[in-house]
Amino acid sequence: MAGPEYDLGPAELEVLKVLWEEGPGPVRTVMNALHQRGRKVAYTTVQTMLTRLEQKQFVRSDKRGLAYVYKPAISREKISRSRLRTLLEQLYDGAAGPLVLQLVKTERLAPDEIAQLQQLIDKLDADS
Amino acid sequence: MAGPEYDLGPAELEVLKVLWEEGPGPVRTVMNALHQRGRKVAYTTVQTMLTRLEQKQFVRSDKRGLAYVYKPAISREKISRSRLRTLLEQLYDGAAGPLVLQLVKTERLAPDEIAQLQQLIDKLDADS
DNA sequence: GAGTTCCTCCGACGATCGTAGGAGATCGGC
DNA sequence: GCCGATCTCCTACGATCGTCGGAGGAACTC
Repeated sequence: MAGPEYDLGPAELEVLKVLWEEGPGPVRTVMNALHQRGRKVAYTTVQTMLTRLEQKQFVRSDKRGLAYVYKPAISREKISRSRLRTLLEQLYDGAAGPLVLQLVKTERLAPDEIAQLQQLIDKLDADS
Repeated sequence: MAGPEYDLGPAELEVLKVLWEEGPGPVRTVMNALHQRGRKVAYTTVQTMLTRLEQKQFVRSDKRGLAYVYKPAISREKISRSRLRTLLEQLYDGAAGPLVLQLVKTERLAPDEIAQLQQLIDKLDADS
């Protein structure tokens, strides 16, 4: 296989995102954050998610007083890269080119992003 | 929600890919193609996949003599776009820019892809 | 016309995922 | 010292997914 297998469902990912974005916290805090994002889940549901994420080594916990505090044990980048690679393999035969083209065609990029992109391309041109 | 929900598992996608790439065919043909790709699955497994894909309206079938012939009922592009969008939403806050930059930075693009990309950018520049 | 082969149809099972309730410990307030 | 809030732990359940076996029918083969 090509690299590890970061496998998690949408709901688990949502929980992980909370930890990335709001920082470490106990179950209740995570639950509140999820509620604020419109995901109305029960306390124990969040707890189950976190437990499972810990089993999969995506988060770590340590007891702080009464409750456990959970913190991410994997970076958003790692997950992103893995997911992107999967998408690339599964649907674009691993070729990034068509994907990039499609993205640039269908998604609106900000002017500064375009500029950055232009720079990158110039550099690629220069190298070849 | 933003668009329909093309939800299918990895194995289902694999089956769909066979249909896209090898064209329509009956269960056995699809199975053989899968075997050739290293996925050793039983006949009835493939059949189940195809049945489920049909329930989800991703393939259509019609009886031709003894057996049913299955053909894709959704384009690879539609699935690609949907998956890409999901990835974008879930991990890049819906912003294509960073993703494009990451791709161009980390993946090697072919010269003609770079050229195409350059053209696209020129056009974007012109429009703004 | 009996055997072999191929097909469909139906049921099933284990794993994973999203969801949650209840039991039981513990703490903080009064 | 009891009460309610809060926490953990365990269990569970329905849906989906990947996997497949067996029953039963049609067809070819001799």
